[in-house]
Amino acid sequence: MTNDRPADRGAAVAPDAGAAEPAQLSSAIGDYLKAIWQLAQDGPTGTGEIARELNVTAPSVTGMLGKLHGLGLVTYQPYRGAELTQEGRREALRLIRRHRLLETFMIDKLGFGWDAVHAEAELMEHSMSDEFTERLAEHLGQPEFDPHGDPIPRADGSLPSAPGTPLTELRVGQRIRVHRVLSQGSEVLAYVESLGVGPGAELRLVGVEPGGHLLRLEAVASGEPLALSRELAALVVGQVLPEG
Amino acid sequence: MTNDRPADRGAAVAPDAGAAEPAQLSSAIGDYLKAIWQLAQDGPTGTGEIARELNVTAPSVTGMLGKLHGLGLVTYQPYRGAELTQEGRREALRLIRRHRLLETFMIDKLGFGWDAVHAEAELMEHSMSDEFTERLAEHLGQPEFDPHGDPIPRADGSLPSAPGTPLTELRVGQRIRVHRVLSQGSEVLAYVESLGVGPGAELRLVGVEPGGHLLRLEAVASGEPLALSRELAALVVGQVLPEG
DNA sequence: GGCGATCATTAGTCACGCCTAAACTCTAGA
DNA sequence: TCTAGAGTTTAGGCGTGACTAATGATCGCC
Ligand SMILES: [Mn+2]
Ligand SMILES: [Mn+2]
Ligand SMILES: [Mn+2]
Ligand SMILES: [Mn+2]
Repeated sequence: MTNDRPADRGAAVAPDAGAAEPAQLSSAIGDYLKAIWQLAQDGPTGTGEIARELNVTAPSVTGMLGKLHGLGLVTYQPYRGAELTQEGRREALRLIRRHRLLETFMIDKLGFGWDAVHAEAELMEHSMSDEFTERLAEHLGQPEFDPHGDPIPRADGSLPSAPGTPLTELRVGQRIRVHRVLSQGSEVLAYVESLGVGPGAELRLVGVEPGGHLLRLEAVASGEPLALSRELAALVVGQVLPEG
Repeated sequence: MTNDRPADRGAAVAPDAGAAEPAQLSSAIGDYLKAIWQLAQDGPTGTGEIARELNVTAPSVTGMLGKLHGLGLVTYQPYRGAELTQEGRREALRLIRRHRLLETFMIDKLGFGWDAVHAEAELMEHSMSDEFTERLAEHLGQPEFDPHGDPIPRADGSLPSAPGTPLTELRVGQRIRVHRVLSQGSEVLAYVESLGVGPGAELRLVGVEPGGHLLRLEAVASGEPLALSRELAALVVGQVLPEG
């Protein structure tokens, strides 16, 4: 056994100093950074938004933002929201890399369902070392995209670009090959999968309900018709296929 | 993201009631149970012994034993030590299964060194679900022993029996095939490995230093001579090969 | 330009796991 | 039998990350 846990004592954070990172960031910190990363794509993110994303209360977020600011991972002005610093973004992407590699492993090697891997990866991402991560990436063949179609950040922090058009931008008659579904909720994923609209699917836009709230599509292969709300269709992204 | 952490509030432990297990046991609890499992093979384990094993102080152990007792995972009498209950043993073995499967995966599939996997498994074992564990076992071919030669508890809680004779019980001239090295410290493992005494090695006892504090052996294959202290030799276990 | 709704922050707690220092118990040896 | 020392428990605290209740800021709308 001989538990080799960090056992990090003390090292109190200097109230507002610009550095002094703790040896290892906690998993709570990591989850905040990831949440801010995906919420603050343009402009700072508000406290409440982060709270909603992480299922915590707003005061918890306020407290954590103060701490992250002290660690130099985030810029934060009270009542104005927070944004990742370079440092914070680096850490967020490190975790997202772990997360997506894990999901890839679980689906491709362990045979998990598409929609059943997120919660587990959310936990395990915090206990993987860099070495484990890179060896796993090697084992998987250095994938650039996970089975949801999401880009896997590279070890150097860069992000493979995922070319993509959401279903909502198709013109009637156009065909698309689905690459990616922009959701992590297993309910949404399982539903989309059950319609046959997961990554790899080829679809044709047959028509749009007057008002545009519903899209009518069909599977290219089988001709099966299916309908999708505009809201859900906006989450399904792919590559437009040449007309023919 | 949508962090699906337990978020377990409240549920204060009834001071001495015999049940009321929390939804999920913490990783600290798990590590205590594992430590007690391996220390209390016969008779109760003392506070200090557990403290040493886990690198915590004795008062921390006292506190945790009270809690474990309240959860019905351990029997505990102040000043007398603790022992696992049925329930506690079940949980310990569940974790040890995860731990050893992970180590097997890391060594066999990811190419980690024999001696470099323990610390990582010690952390990751706590974030694996049952489903992940069983799928991983399947992926690995339901192994019964890990690459250290340690038996992997089965999903039902039973333990494959590891037949074994320690080097210290060999008679001069006898040969043995090493199955197992009873240590988890990577220093010991790396040293033993460097001598060529890891699982799979075949050795012959050439002689014993007067007093018995040192064993002289040779590798059956190469004839290479090597020496081992009695203390270390006691940790190396194998199957005696028929005389020839 | 004032006002209220919405959003965010402060204030005060809590559970968990750990710590040090001090008091206590047990036991083995004189 | 008494007692010293090893081992254990109690007392008091800390850091982390959550919570609720109360207070404060911002902003859109009339
Ligand atoms: Mn995910
Ligand atoms: Mn996470
Ligand atoms: Mn191990
Ligand atoms: Mn552990």
